[in-house]
Amino acid sequence: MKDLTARQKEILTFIHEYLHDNSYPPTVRETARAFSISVKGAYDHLKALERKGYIKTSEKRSRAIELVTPPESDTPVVQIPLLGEIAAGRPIFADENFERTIAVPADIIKNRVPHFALHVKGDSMVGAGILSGDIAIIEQSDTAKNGDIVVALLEETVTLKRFFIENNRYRLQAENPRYAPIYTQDLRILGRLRGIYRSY
Amino acid sequence: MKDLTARQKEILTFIHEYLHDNSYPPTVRETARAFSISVKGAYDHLKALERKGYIKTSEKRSRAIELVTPPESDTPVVQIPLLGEIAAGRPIFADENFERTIAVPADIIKNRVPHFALHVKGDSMVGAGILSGDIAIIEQSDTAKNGDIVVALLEETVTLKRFFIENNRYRLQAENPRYAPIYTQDLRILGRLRGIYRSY
DNA sequence: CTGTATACTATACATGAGCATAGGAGCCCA
DNA sequence: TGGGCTCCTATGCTCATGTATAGTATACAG
Repeated sequence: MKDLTARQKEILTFIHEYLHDNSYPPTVRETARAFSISVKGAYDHLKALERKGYIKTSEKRSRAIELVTPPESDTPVVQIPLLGEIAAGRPIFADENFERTIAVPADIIKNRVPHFALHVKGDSMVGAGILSGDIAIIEQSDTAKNGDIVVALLEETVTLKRFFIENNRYRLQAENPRYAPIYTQDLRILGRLRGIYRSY
Repeated sequence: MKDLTARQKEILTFIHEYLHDNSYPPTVRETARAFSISVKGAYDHLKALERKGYIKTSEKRSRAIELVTPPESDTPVVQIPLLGEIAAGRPIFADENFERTIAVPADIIKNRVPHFALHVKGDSMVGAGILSGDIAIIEQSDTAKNGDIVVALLEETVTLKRFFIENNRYRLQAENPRYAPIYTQDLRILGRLRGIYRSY
């Protein structure tokens, strides 16, 4: 593939960002507006990108930009299912929760142990550096050690908390002073936190 | 999510197939043509799909269909170099800092923009949910916007801080009350924070 | 010096495309 | 029986959008 000029790289980057944000490509005019240039200016850039093999366009169709992505090399990663925000009362592994799969580095996944990922919602674990919107990578397990951060099911609700066994009860401890610990005798552990992933 | 009628499922399937073939979504008219129905017929179907939460559309924009549950596909990954703990005074990109490569989801990597990863050391960014030992994924860049978290080089030291431009100086702000902001006129930005990865 | 590529502006035009109004027919539920 | 959904037609408005023509300015290779 031919080299791009600095400006052409900017345009290509814009298309990537736009696609990332909207999941459909920009129009010629939106591209022009993004760079404060004329419509024809943007149009010519798109044609240049097509000529150089970085994108494909279709005639007379709006937003008809396809990225020509270079082939990816094989990488040591594992795909695990990303379950959405867990609604209370719904079985966590139900199909309806399934969002997509995400790739995580293979080395954090213990062999042959199923893992899954969850969107974190709420600020109850900020003290442990876990923010709302983070993706938590969970090792499926029905046991945990004292102090582990676990995904626990209690009374129809799924939460991410630090787990402690006390004399005759369990304690689920948030990492945020605004949340009181939860004491219960009846809880099911769904998995242990193995990783956190956040995107800015 | 509400149940779809048989016809609505057909329409949704068509959108999936179209996206798979073209990598951009169909127009209302293309959808209508595919089913040999009127434009309004297709339009109403799309609105029904949106009402039931299966797609998202934007007003007055062509092809502005976003799938709420994207088609099941493995997320592609890219390998980026993981540089070790950065020792003061050492050039950050020197070979000796190179540890290994790590895989990160491709969608957070802007195309053709080089990225690298760093081990975070210290607790100066705990307020932003960034802990010691985390891996920071950085987009290489020598500029940043106000409020971005950046990797900056100042006087032989490399730090991760929130970046602000003030009248005649830069402010590097930790996210931890125990650290005072750093003011300087002389600093080099090495990159912008794009992701955080943590392993337990 | 000239041809070729880049990077634009300004204007224009046909048609693509979203969206609306005004219907009709069939279905299920209460 | 009637109201509310689904699924559809036909027609039309308005603005969005791809594409074209014509021109300016700059840089670079031969």
